[in-house]
Amino acid sequence: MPLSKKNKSALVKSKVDVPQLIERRRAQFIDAAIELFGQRGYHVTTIRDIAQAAGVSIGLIYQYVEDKEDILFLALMQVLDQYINEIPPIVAQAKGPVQKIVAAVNAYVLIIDGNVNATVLAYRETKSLRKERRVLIQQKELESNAIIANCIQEGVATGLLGPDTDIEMMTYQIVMFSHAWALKAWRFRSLMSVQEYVDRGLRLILAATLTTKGKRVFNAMP
Amino acid sequence: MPLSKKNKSALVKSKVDVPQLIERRRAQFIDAAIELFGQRGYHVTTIRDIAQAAGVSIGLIYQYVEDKEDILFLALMQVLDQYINEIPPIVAQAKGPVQKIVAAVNAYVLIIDGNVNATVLAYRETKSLRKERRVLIQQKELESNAIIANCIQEGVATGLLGPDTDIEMMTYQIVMFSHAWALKAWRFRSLMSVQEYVDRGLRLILAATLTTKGKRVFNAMP
Amino acid sequence: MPLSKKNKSALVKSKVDVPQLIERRRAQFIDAAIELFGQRGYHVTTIRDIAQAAGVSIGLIYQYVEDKEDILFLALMQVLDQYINEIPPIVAQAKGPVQKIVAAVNAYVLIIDGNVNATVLAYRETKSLRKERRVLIQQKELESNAIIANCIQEGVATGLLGPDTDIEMMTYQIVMFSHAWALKAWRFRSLMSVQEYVDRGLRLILAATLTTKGKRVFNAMP
Amino acid sequence: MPLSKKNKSALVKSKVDVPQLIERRRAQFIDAAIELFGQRGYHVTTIRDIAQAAGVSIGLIYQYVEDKEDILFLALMQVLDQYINEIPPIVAQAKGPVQKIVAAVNAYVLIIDGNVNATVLAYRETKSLRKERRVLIQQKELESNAIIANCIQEGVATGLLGPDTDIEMMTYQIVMFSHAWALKAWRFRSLMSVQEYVDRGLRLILAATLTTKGKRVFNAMP
DNA sequence: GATGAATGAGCGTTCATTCAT
DNA sequence: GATGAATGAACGCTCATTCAT
Repeated sequence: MPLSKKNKSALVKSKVDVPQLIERRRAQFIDAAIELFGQRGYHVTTIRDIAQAAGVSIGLIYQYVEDKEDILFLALMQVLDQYINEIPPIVAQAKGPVQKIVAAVNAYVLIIDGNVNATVLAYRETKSLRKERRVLIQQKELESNAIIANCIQEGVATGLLGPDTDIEMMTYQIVMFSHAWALKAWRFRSLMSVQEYVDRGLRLILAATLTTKGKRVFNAMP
Repeated sequence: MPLSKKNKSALVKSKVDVPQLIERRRAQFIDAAIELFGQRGYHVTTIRDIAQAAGVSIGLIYQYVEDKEDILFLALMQVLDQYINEIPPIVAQAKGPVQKIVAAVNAYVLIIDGNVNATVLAYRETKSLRKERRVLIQQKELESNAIIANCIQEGVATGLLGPDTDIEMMTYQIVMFSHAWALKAWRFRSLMSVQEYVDRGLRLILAATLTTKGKRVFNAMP
Repeated sequence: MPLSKKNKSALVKSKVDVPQLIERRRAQFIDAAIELFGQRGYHVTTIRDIAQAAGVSIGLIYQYVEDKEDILFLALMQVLDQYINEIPPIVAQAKGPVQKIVAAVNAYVLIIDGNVNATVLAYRETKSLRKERRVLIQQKELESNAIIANCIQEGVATGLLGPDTDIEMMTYQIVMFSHAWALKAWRFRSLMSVQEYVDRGLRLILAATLTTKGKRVFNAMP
Repeated sequence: MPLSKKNKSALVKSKVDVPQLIERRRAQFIDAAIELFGQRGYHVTTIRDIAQAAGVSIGLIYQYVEDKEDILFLALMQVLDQYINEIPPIVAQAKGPVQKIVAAVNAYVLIIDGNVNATVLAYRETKSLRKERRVLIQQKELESNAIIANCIQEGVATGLLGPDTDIEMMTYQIVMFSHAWALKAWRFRSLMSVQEYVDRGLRLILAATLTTKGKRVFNAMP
């Protein structure tokens, strides 16, 4: 069962009660925080930096958040939420399982491409959260992994992917491949375009599992 | 051309000139630093922590290093050096290209398994280095990637891997797979053993590229 | 053109913007700093000492100043400002040129007598400022020298001082004489009173330059 | 009674007993210390700096000196000794009292001109000595003042200087004038040569006290 | 609700001094 | 006698957090 927005917010205490206000104000400085944390890192970014970048006062931040770690938590949650919110609708539009996988990976890598720093941030700073919250982040990651896993499962079910496909490993293969566009941006960005990255990656990953029928579908794609 | 040890050390200034002493003392506190940085993170670890864990005085550290960033740099270099030093001899013992790939991945993941924190550290804190040094770390990573790439190339050359194998992507597939054992330890550790991880991963990755001949060799392995 | 107060303050950055607050807070700890620097010296005085003496926190000081050198600069500026602010009005009250010189020296030495440590401080620590600021201090000194030089010039113009009076040297003679009351306090304080010091000094210095007419005026003074 | 060399040295304890060695070694690093203290200041100069500049080890310094303040004390003593040692022989060569004063001031300012930093050092850092030693430095200063005072006294005795000459004040006038060449070097150096400084200064100072007979002698000088 | 001035624990770093070799 | 590696107290400074306005 996915965490509802209410639950997420509830984990971070606010001195202000009006939900709309909480929503609006937090959005203001969490966006700034993601940007700054992504660029410079969590520990190097000061509350002053965030307040300034967000155009609010330091005091205001502390009315909507208890401490700096809260900001990191909200920032990471927001980054992961983006995946969960943006990939499914795109997958839903694709017709068959193979097309869904391709669409999902395309969407995943494209979102990451637009948020390289934020993606790297998740790798850098999840450990800076206290355990309880780190686990929540990991659950969110599992949620977004499930999107991919479901596509694969459907592929197996429809005989487009081999019946002995290792879904767990396959999923992580795809997830790591997507994240790698951010984690190894220093390498890939100079070697190829995002589109080429996705194409070459998909061809490699799917080659391991596509059935003859699946291959026919894959090769027929534009 | 790989960086010689001389070059590496030369990048970090020392107030003491005796090379053996530099070697010994740095080893003392860099080991402690890797441990602590790995567990708690770079910024959260204090020089006092490192000095205490290494059983030396704060002042001593500053005789062998100019600032805290030097410690991080030496720590990361040492972590990456381990891969470059330990994998090749193991690869060399394997007979054929497929066996070499299998041996390399086995070794890689096993080393990572023994240094999960240190591996994660490389992902977390490389960005905390100044650019010049970040580039050196990245070069070191390319060096260790080359070990894998060479095995794959040999496989292609001997017809065990398909002639159209995307070596660059394949290499990163393997590298990310290996790193994932550390990066996603929170997930995999509870699902399977290292050995199972390597086996399932290799099967998946190699399935995409092994020729019929290659598959025969792979399946014949113990 | 003398440095306006605005310019002076602008040279030292503050994290707080309200001018009155800057004025008030800086006054608080600069006064303490002058006292402590004067007694113990700049390098021996710690920020903690200053904070404690001023009854503020360490952090507060750093909201109004960028570093310790800023404090020294503001302290020295304030010391020199006192001369420039307090001598002219006293000079203005005196009727003739000779009376003005006498009044100026009296005022100068009296101010110094009330701030022996601060005066010595200017000699001890101006070199601790970076060049750009050292020059500003020296300009301020030239400003206060000009007060004396103007009196002498007027004396020459009105024929009370000899027409071949070496104004530059004469001015420094008077300046050094005044400063000496602080610099050689260890000697003079045990030999004579401030008043006697001024009287004997003036008699000596003016003897070299007073015309017959000038001497008459000087001797007629109370 | 002047302090004998023995007494001076005796004030600073040495772990080495051989007097010649003490003499030689101390000379080595005290010279370096005067240079460095003069350029950068006492507190900013480290023992390491001194050892390096003197070409000796840190340990060696601590065999001939108990602490850093000892070095400052020896340095200041050596600076003041130079005046006391070098002025008298030059004064002795001059024929009459006026000539002696002129010779003394010439010598004094010239020595100072060659040691501007060291002279300023005496003003900056005497306060950094503990009281007992500060007093010794002041006594040394009185000794060198006496050289000047004696010349003046002789001038008064021979009727070349007025019978009511304020010898004490006159002496300090000359001393401060000489020191000013160092203390106000930033001003005077750009305005005139040492020789012009001495000439204009002497004319001014002596004008206050020279009798008609004295003036004749003074004007007859080359 | 919003502000930002004020706090002070705690960090990285220095350097006078010691002492085993 | 000479060396310089080792020590650690103490410094300047930062920044998360509070709270009076």
